[in-house]
Amino acid sequence: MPRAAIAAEASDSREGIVRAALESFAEKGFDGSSTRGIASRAGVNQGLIPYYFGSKLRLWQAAVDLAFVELSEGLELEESGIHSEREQIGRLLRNYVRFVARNPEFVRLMHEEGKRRGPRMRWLVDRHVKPLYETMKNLMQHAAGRGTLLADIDPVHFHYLLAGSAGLIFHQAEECKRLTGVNPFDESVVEEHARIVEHLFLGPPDEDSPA
Amino acid sequence: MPRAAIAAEASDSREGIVRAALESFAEKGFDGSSTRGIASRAGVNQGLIPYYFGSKLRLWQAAVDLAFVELSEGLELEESGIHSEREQIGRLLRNYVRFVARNPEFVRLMHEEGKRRGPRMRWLVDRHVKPLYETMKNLMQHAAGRGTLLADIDPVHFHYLLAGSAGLIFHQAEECKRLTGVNPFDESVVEEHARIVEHLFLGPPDEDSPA
DNA sequence: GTCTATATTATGATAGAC
DNA sequence: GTCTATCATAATATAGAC
Repeated sequence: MPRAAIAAEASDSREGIVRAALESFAEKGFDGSSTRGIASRAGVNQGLIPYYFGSKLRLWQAAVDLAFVELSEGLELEESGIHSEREQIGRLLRNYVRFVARNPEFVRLMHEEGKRRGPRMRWLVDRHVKPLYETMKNLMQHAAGRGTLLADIDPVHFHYLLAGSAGLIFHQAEECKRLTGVNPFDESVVEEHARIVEHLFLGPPDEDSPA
Repeated sequence: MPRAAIAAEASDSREGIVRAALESFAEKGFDGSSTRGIASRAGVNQGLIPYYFGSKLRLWQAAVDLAFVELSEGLELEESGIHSEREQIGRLLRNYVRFVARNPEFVRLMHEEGKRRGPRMRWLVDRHVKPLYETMKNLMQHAAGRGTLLADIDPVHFHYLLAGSAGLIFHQAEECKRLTGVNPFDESVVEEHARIVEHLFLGPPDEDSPA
């Protein structure tokens, strides 16, 4: 077997573990996840996890890194000066809702770890959330003074209002199904949620803007 | 020692355990909490937990029951026909924000268990969340046709929008402190958050209404 | 690189003294 | 009613064969 193929297989195992870990940590939390369960989900042996990652904590870090790679890929915005600023920010909000609908594990990871002090929360905030928050703040400043509601909200409040209102229905998707019979991942529900979130923060869309 | 005193002490131990459990489950989740840790937080022996509750699961149920008692006490609304409907609903929204700010463990429990299928989620939804949801739906219907944004939102979306936007900043309070330096439990922050949530869902307050 | 086997620790529940 | 002691299990991490 050529070396490239060996490397590829090794890489497959490692990446499979990280992906399985991301799913498991999001679903069952850090404490609720076992390295045995993750290994079995990835179709490999439990001993491979300490071999590749050294510890459960470092596996968790690798999983979070993957989640944020997915975020930056998923939020990729089309460059376009042809729309109004209102419409551009509206698109960003709608795209964020769509992203969390497609990637509920992202929201679940964030909520899981943001709620308590500890090394995981500190690592997550310093490495990933702070840059995200700064980007969002800049966007708000840039949009300020336009009279949109957005401009009137302090960034701290806005950050958590947006994260909460956009994400909770997908975070609690299983509960939502049992409580209301509605599957929040249905495309029509996602689009309606995106529309409402946009409307909530920005008011009604421009009348002359393309749908 | 008179029997009443004995009963009172017994009751104290039991209630102390439930309260410690509520804190621990909210903070560290079901899997992250150990009965030893809960017992030690309550100042009693670990063996008392199976004695009183039979199992960790039934202790968790008792803790959730306590959280919902606190909710119904905390949301107690002053009866008043002297305010407009807009102002009454506004007060309800503000009071809900204040409640979750004072009782972040309530939000943490709900988010913790609403995210995955399983016996705890089913029990929580059927016993506690469904009645709450129905009450909220009735309130919305009653308020419909007034031209407020509230009236235009489907109850499913509204439920999770409100829960998310009102609660996440307190759910993630520790993260918020590290991320922004702001303590969301500061009274001025709570009041500002309440104001924004009200404004978001109901628009600006009546001009002739008392503050 | 991947597996099996195991050391160590922590957990939930139980038994029994007081 | 509360405690101490313990059992049985499951978890992470390690050692070593292949």
